[in-house]
Amino acid sequence: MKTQIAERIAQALKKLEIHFPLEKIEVEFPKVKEHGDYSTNIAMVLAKELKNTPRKIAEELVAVLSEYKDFFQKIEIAGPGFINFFLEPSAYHEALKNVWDKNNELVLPNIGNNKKVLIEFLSANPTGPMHVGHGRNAVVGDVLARLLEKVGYQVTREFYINDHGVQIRTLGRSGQYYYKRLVGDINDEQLADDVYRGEYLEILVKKLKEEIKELVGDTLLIGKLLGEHLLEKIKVELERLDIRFDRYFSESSLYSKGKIDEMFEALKDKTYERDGALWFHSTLFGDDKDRVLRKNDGSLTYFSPDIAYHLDKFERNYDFYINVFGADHGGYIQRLQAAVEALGYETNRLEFILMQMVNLKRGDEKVGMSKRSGAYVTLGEVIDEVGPDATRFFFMMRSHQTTLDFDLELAKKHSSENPVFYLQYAHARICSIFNKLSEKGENDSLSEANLDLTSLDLPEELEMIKLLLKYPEVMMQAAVKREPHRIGFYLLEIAKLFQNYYTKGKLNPRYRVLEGEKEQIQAKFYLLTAIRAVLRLGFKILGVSAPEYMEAPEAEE
RNA sequence: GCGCCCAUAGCUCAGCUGGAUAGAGCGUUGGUCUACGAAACCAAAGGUCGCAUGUUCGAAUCAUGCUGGGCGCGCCA
Repeated sequence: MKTQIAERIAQALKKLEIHFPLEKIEVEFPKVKEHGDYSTNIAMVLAKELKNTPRKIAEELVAVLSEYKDFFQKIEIAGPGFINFFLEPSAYHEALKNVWDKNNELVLPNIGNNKKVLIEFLSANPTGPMHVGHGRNAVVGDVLARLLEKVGYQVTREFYINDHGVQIRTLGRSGQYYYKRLVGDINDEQLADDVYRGEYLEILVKKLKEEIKELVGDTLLIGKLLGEHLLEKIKVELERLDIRFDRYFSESSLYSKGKIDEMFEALKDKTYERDGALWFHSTLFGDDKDRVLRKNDGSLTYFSPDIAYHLDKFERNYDFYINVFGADHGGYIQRLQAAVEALGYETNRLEFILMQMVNLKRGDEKVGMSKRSGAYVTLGEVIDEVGPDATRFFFMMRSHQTTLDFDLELAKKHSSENPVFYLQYAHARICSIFNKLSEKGENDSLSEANLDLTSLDLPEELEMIKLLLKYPEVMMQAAVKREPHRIGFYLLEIAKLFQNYYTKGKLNPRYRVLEGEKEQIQAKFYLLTAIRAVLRLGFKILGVSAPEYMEAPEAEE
């Protein structure tokens, strides 16, 4: 719709012999209804160049634009020189008919052009269960991936497994400790300091008792064994949230495939030795200080394999890369970028999304530590309590750059306070209407062949159409800015308009979908179908289910 | 001390590349069911957009400084 208006403005400018590129014409949605359906600031932009007052320019433009009589209902000049457009309902009706593609799916803008994106997210250490912070990372990463796919990118989801190095040894020692305790070789006083603690380990060790028995003494192998099992548990939890990775990239494979050596070779000129350690001269590439790659005891820092991993990523030649990191890894961005640059790749192909923290709450009460597991409440426990839909939605409803309060109480509520419920309820209501419609046997006669939408003339109906037509722009903005939370807000707006419209039907039959002339019912059905489709599209991207029916609660007295 | 993020209504937050009277939800107060699901809806009250300076036709939005909060600053991972 915006582009249609912009094109008409461009044509008008041409007639006035003013040269101005179409792409630069800004058409926007005014905040206030009185300012029209759309507006443009073009007259103000041109004022300086043409050495004329904005209002004069606007007047000339409007004179030409007024010729599009069947498109614009009214054009006004307002304020310092805004041109406000009021569109004919028929313009909206036409636009509404054109939201579908050949497969009867909503048309989506293709901004990706099949470009290849690698999105790395979550990458949780396989040393224990995931907590809520991981949950946010997983969901935002997944939604971003889904969204980018929808707007035409070729997306690969990747999980980097830290299965090599100190934490795996620590895990192994922890396993050995719990094993010995299990078979009675050790008592509580001999508890080692640097082991992972937790009920989950105790249970896992008990389960793997026989395998561990074979490995006693070799903590590395025990660690690997436990790590594999813990990774499987992570995958099971992710499956509950409908999250799957295309590839689990093993850190140890970097060693076995020689990537580490390759990395050292590639950085040869950018490193130096000092105090028996090997340093990466990262300050040459914008980092605060140089970083150690190989410690003076000969072992590698965590950073080294990470560089090798990114070398591997870039060798696989994607158009760009997105890393979704937790806020606690913020300090890592600069040095990783320095490394990428030192390896000779363009740093602007590597983007970072920094997730802020999650505070778990129950009403007004903060949920901190859980006594049982000695760890933060796990992601699994959250899913158990509020279900996968609410879990996903709540992680998504804030911009990733602000801290998130996750209220478990709210997430469970079946009322409009709970946004997930509110959205799903709106969807279920539409489905319910459609069921009634097919009971009446009218469904079959609704064809698009001679569809007449002119009866959709209520202000509420036009409002819904206007908002509906914004969905491509919402998706585009969310994708471009990497801010998928916008989708949820948009869906809530639509649901609200629909609920309002629906309720008006209680008193006024004109608002009832199932009443009126056949053409009217048909037109209303068509509109609701489009609304439902937008809701479903949004649900799909957010990974929330679209229930057609929701169980009524017990009647309360 | 340095770096990243945040600060908007009583609470939780939106606010698109700077635009015309700053928006939702919850909470508060009042109202709406013989009718497509009241699990819903409507209305009202409620704001020096943390503070200051600057950029310009125009700033919640951009820049700089300050204040307050979160995270990070290892030859840890």
